[in-house]
Amino acid sequence: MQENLREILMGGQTFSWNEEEDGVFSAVLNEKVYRIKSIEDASSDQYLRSYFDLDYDYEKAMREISAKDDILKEAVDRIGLLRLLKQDHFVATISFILSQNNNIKRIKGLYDRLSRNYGHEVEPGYFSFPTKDELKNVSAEEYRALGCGFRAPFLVDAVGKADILDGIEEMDFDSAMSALMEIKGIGPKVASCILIFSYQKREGFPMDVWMKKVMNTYYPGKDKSYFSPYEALCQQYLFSWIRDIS
DNA sequence: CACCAGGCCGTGC
DNA sequence: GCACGGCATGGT
Repeated sequence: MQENLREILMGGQTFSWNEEEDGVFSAVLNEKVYRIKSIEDASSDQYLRSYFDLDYDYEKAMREISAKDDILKEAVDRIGLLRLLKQDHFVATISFILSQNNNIKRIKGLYDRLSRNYGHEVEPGYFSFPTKDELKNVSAEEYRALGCGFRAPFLVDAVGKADILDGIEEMDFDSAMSALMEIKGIGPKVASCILIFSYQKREGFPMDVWMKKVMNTYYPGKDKSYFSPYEALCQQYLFSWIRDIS
């Protein structure tokens, strides 16, 4: 089964990747530039094996999701094979704080500007996303100057509280949600995204404006428990599907 | 001009 | 506990 690599990398779970010529996707991760055209290209690299969650059986999950109801079947048939990425905790946290009341294109723009201004150049023209140390003295005014808007003070707070991220892995889902929401600018939706796309906590079910539309229209009266044990993956399918058909 | 985007915060009740 | 307005910015 063929992965939908474009949807995985450009569909809103990560803002690290760019699509270049000839179907090549590139990103600066793990202190180097990765260039891939397929998941196959990632299978020989230790970092990318983890990043793409290659040891999880997504084909099996996909079959079971597809069998659950007609809407999910339609979504799976249309979108193809998705994966849930395992991103760096700090990168994911800042990324999804930037995501609130924002759109994917602009989030990517802010991500790139933060990288160019505060990250470091690992190849000519390719900058890493800044670490918490590289951001520790950056002020809200400086974030505003890059276009972060009202999220600027949230970024300052997140950098100051970044140690929280070290303890999340061992926590159960509800504790992890509460811990993340101690950071200003992180509410239930942003916390869910961080837990799914960085900590592999698959019971997350982020409710953004698109998913509210899906739930109201196609799953009235239901909540995330209906999708157990594939809450996060179902959500990702439905999110991609509703945006695709809209 | 309006309304929207992978929402959250502060306030009021 | 829930409802509501405000919020930076850029695109349509």
